[in-house]
Amino acid sequence: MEDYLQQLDDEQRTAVLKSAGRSIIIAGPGSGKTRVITYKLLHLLKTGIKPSEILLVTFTRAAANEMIDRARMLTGIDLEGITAGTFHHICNLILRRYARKVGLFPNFTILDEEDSKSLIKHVRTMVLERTGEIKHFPSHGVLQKIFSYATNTMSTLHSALLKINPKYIDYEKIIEDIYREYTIEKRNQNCVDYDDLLVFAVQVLQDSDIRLRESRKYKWILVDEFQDTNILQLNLIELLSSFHKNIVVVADDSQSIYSFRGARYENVRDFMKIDGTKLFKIQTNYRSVEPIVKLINATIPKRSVPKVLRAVKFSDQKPIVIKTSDRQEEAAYVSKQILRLIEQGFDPEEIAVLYRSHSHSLELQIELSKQQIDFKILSGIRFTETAHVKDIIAFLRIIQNPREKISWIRVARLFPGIGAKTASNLAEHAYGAALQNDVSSILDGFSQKKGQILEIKKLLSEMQEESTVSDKISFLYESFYQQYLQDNYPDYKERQQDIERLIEVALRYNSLEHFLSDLTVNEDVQNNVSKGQKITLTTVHQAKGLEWDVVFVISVNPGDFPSYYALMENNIDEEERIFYVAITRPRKLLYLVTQQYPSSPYMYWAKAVDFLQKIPEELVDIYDTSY
DNA sequence: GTCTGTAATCTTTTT
DNA sequence: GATTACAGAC
Repeated sequence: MEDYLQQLDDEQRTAVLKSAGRSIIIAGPGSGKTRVITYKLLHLLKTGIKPSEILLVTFTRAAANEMIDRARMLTGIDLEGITAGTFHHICNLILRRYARKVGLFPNFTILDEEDSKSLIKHVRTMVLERTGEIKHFPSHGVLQKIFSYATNTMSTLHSALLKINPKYIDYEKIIEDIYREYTIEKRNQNCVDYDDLLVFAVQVLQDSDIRLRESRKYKWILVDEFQDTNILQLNLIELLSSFHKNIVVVADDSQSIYSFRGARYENVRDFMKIDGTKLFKIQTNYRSVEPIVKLINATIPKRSVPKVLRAVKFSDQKPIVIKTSDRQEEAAYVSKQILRLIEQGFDPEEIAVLYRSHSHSLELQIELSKQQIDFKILSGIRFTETAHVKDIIAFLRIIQNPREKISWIRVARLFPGIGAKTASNLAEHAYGAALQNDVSSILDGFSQKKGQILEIKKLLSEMQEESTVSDKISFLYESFYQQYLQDNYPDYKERQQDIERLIEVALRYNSLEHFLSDLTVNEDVQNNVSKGQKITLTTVHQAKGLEWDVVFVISVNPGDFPSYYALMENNIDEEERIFYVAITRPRKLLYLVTQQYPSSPYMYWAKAVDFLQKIPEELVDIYDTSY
């Protein structure tokens, strides 16, 4: 037995050594999933596989980096050359190589959710102008959900419409029109949205020559968090593994929490069913103490593969249920308790507060600030989603792909005197001129608002002259945007710091295309370097795969968690899995906090589904602090 | 056409 | 309780 595998238990070691061909590892929470993948990587390298022959698909970029770093530490082998990242990242890489196969130019840009929403809004307005005013027609936000769901589930617009909101079924024809036009617009503007990345990558791989070339590269494919893949992603890994047929996926079906974006935990079952698939199970829970594991076992979601977790860590402390009155009191209790824990010697970095929705954390944020407890928020608005960073990106996107109207509009509107109308005219002009002209002369011949146009033109052409991405941004910042921030935002100082950080990040890149796609598809770039000892606030979704000594789950009351929508649509199964993910995060202490009189008016009729009422009383300690 | 203040309109989870 | 749509002033 290789001694570097000594650190694994029997189940883990078997999974590392014997998984080959088509394999699935069913892993309970806290059973060392990451460890198994890391050791699998290590084992492959030890047996002579080159990093460039491995494809590692993870749920976030950070997860991939972590595994690679650990494998490097354990082996001393540099993993330079490995292909690793999220599905979107990998699809982007493939699509850059074969863009023309699907009618794109290789310099295509990627729309984030907000961009794609505004493009849908634009198309929606145009189509509705033709058909005349329609009352209660779905908003652009709803349309986007419908389109996205249809794409990610590879189903018809009709069934997506039924799923998202059946009351719009009468408008099916017009919605189809908008969808068609939206697709055409994207194509014309040489840009793709998040869903297109997956769709087009799969489309490209239908070509047998390309499929052979691409799938030959990857002797081994490893996929983490397989329970959260959708049908497109399943297709993609099937195509990429079609030559060597070594594909190892790791899954916990009880933790599938992304069905809203098409994830189907049935992928796990379907994958297992195919002949010759090897199945491994690792069920020991190394993370949580026994009283927590007992609660976990009692809370296994319905409709998952039956499992019983074994605990190895012991403790006298049961999970604690706290009944508070409302959000205010909940916040007060939680921050007081956190202070107490820190006094007792708990490391703030090892304390986290989890919630179903961002909005549930507002009162707590205020309370924590009052008590001077430092905290960091994992979810919420991302760095690249802030207005000021998006402004800078818009300039860069114009240089990268001048056909894209959304960025032209965004840039134009930064200048006083230019509103929606002029900006839209300008974008149309730019779109028409972009094919024949260089960026600097695209605006020639546009006659409105001469002064501002001249300034835009000058900025763009000088940015183009600068050779590195970082210099391009620096130039824009110093000659225009720094002043703009000062004139328009009271909190301009923080925003300026963000841009300065962006300039630093850009130093690592020598290609504009690379920089832009990493910003939209590779969220690791954005993770702010947090200094000092801070507790963590995050949604349960973002907490997936993470662990802390102490975890508070707040607002565990009907209407908040389970969410109001889930109760409306009677979609409790997924909420159960989200709750399951939440209670499986702590190592030592779990607090479940609920409100007796929540502000949400829904709790009164929704009382029927209360997670806390389903918990056997002897498994927890209950305290009532409400008035 | 643009800008600003007020009324109406929803409220989830994310690459 | 924040975002968006709209109306009216410039």
